[in-house]
Amino acid sequence: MKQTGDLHLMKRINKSIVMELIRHESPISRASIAEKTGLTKATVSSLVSELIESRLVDEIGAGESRGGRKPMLLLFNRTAGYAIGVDLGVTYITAVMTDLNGEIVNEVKIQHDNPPRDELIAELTRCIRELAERVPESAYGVVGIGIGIPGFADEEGNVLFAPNLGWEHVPLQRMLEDEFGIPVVIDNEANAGAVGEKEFGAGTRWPSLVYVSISAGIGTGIIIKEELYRGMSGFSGEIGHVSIQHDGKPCRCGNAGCWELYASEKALLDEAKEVYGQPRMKVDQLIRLAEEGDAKALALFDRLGRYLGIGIVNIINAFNPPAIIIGGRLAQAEAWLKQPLLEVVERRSLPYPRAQLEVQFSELGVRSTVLGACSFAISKFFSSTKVSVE
Amino acid sequence: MKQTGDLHLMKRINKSIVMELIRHESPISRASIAEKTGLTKATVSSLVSELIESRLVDEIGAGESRGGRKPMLLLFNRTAGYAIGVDLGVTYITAVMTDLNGEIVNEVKIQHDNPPRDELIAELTRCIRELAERVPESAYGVVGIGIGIPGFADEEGNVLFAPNLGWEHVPLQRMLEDEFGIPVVIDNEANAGAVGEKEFGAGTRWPSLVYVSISAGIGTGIIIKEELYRGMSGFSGEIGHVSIQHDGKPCRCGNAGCWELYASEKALLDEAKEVYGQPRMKVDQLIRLAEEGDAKALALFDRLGRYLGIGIVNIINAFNPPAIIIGGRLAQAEAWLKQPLLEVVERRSLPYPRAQLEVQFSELGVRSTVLGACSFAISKFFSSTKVSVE
DNA sequence: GAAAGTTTGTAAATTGATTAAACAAACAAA
DNA sequence: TTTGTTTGTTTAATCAATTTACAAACTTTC
Repeated sequence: MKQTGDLHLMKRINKSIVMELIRHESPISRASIAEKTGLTKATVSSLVSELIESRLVDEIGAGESRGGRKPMLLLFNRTAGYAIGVDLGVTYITAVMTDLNGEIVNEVKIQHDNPPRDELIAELTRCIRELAERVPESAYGVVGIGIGIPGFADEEGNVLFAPNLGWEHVPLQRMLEDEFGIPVVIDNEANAGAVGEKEFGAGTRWPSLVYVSISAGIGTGIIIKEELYRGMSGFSGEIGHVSIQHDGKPCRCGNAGCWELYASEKALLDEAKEVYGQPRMKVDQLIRLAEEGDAKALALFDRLGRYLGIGIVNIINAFNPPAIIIGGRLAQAEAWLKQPLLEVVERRSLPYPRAQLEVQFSELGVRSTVLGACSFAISKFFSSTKVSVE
Repeated sequence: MKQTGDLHLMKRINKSIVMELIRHESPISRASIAEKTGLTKATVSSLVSELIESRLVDEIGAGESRGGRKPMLLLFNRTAGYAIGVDLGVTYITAVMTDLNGEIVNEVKIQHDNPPRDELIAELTRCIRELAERVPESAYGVVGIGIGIPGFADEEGNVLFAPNLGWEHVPLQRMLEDEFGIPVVIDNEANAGAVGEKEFGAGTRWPSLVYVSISAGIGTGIIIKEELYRGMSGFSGEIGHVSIQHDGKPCRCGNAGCWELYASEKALLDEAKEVYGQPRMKVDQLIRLAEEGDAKALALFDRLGRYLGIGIVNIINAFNPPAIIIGGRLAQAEAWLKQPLLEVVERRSLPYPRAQLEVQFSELGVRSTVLGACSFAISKFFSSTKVSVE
């Protein structure tokens, strides 16, 4: 049944509102909080003193007077605790520790060759432990762990299906919570990337956005009104498998003409093999060639940009998001992709949705997933107090 | 700023929870409400007596004892007020009056030939007035008016753009509220249809669904977690203009190979013109031919069903909804469309999203939009008390 | 530089909706 | 007839917010 209203809930609501305001607009005075929230000064005073007592907020001295008594400024204590975020890739593990504002304080990276499940989990655990052992002295220590995985997870943090790891039904959240004794959140890498860009990167300006991650395949994370959209049972959309050519190349997914057959790293490298007649080219190599002005490479990126544009037009027409953020490994080819991509978007998308739309490339680069994972952990930490009412 | 918590909010939350429970599970006793909500019996008693006073709830006598005192059963008073819903079509207006449960008590239909704006609004006003004048004696009378329009509206009920009516920037909500003095809600016809099927039709079982309306073109309404998804600035998705063939037929929207070029009434009739060599065939005529076993007609519907399937696979892969409801005028050809459609879905969609998905045809037929419009009005009436907390 | 007016933040009294506890009424089962 | 259960109300206690009042600190104005 729904949450009912009582005094306890009321206080949680207000405390959460005050906390959010201090987190995002500090330094700020009690009077200013009262004005912005509509709460009385007395209530704000009382809630703030509890937040100070719980070490999440500090007083940092007086600010400028506006014609009366000087305000006492409050600051969010971003070092009251730390979060660990992990990008669990198919060939690598990246793990970072951030403060409660998402500022990185430590980082661990390893390569792996996709060993058996338990070995990989052991590697993962080692990475996390290494960071956890170096956590700075603080009120709450490590407040939680977030993991971005190349696959699907359900709400209980079970990895349902991660084809490129060869995993199916792995209760990763439970395993890690047993190991470390702190809250763990598991989600898809594109979802994590979307949250990363939304919180700390190119997407902070919009309440809703679609993040498109272009690496080996195409992944997407959709944020609607500040909240990650998850499809039924934890599977969010797989826009990479939307067909842009219904009678096109068959895809292993069962469909034909899937977008990611035309606009992914794999598509690019397959094309490159044809064009250059060399078997194993890499993206870095193509970027270097493009930098040198190599016509073939430039043509390849131009073509890729156009195909990206075609799928992005579909996203625009279907979702009408205020912003689209392009990330993933191929986002580093922004210089050559952006122009053809925008040209296709300009020409083909519906005028009304397009009017206020912005297409941006990732600001966090390879770190969007890890930082999103940290954000999961931080959000969970604050969600104990966070409640929303509309 | 966000809503803050105070005693008034607390009461609104609880009253709304109790009201919702009585609306959807009546007859129900106070004790049972207390048990299901977690509120104390005292609180429930107090709230219920206020609801009874406001005429929204009635006591209807004692129920069966479960080994003690007999419970007094409470009933939602669905005739405490009435809602008016309108389907404003390009060639017709359908308006209905329902009780607060969405049961139709009166209906008005007229045809029109798309006259100038002010004349059509006058027609619309006449339809509404005709219903409003016949409202049964009740506590609240007409509680609101909902309108489904063939175009886009913003949150303030301005019709931003309705190409087939030739309207742009019409403040319809304000005009009607000035005229009738009660709350008015304006939204897209597909959004209304989605809500109609969700509340009263084929979609009651799911918290989220995608409604696909196939008439002249293709419209869609997306409901996520009991809530209608609207894109930025009131434009929701136009999935009809997702391309299924990036190098296909050019569409007037600027894109190429749009789904609705292959899978709409217009597409069907264009094909029919080719096949039969007759210029102006109608859908009803084709359905009659199909009923008679006409091979050409059967082939046309089969082809249409497959193209519908292709777009629906895209919806499944992109949104992963638990249910897809197919409505609009062509939904009446379910008998011939369903088979080829499901066959394509079965063959082409990703196994994971598909696993628990259901594809259903409309239960309300031509009435999904009007009933959805009524639901808008009813929801607005109850939203004065309705608050959700998570 | 004194008076007047502002702004900040705290303190005390009041309000009001919920909970907890007690209870009366109505009923079934032993 | 007794016992125990269920329903719904009454009463007192609780507690977080509001209202009101006020002290402290500061700027502006004359």
